[in-house]
Amino acid sequence: MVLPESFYTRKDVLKIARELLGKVLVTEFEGELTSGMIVETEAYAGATDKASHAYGSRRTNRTEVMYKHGGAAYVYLCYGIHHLFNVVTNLQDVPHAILIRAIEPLEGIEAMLERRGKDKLTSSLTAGPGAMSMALGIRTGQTGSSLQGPNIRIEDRGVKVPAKDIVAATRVGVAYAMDDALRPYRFFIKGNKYVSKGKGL
DNA sequence: CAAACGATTTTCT
DNA sequence: GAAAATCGTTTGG
Repeated sequence: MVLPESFYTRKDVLKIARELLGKVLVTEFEGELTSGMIVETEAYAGATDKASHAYGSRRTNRTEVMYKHGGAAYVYLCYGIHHLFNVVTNLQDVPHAILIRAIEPLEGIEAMLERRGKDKLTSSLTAGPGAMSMALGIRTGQTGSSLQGPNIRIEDRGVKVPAKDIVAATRVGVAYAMDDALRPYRFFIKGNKYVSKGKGL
C-alpha cells in the first residue's frame, strides 16, 4: 500500500527515518516505472540541526518546501550536478526532512541503467543520494510533489526490517555542522550492499 | 550585481 | 587516496 499522509506528519523525524528502511520508493515518469527498497536514510531536524538547510528556521525560496506539512518531496541540487531527494516530514511550519541516500533496485532496472549510462547492474547504480536520484529520474522539478503519486510514491510492501539489522550512525558530508555532525541521525540496513560508503565509517 | 560554497560522484594517480 | 567537475542558492556590497 502507499504510505498515507499520516505516516509523514508525525513529529518524531528519527522514528520516521528508521521506519522508512524497507519501504519501497516508486517513481513513474513518462510511462517508465522504476522502484527500489530504501536501505539508507538520514534525518535532518530542521531548526535545531546545523546540518539542515533550515537551521535556525532559515526560510528561503529553496527551503520553503520543507516548511510544508509532511508527505512532500524536497529535491535539491548539490555541487551543481547531483539531485538529492528528501522526504518532508512533520507538520506545517516545522522544516524536518529525511534524505534518502540509497535504495536496492527492484523494478525498471533497465530504465535505471539507461539513465545512469551503465550496461549492467552494480551496487553503485543506486548507492548514494545523487546516483539514486538519477537512476529514478528525479530532478529538481519534482520539488514539492506529493509522495502519494502520481509521479512519486513510497509503498509499504510488507517488508519488515529486524531491529538488529538497523544501524544508527553519524551522517555523511556534514562535517561543517560542527557538533551536530556527530548526531546519530543516519540509518541503514546492516550488510546491504547498496548502502553507500560515504566518506567516513 | 558579484562571489563563495556545498546533504556528492567520478576519475585519475 | 586525492582532486576535479559544475551551477543554483545564499550572502555580502
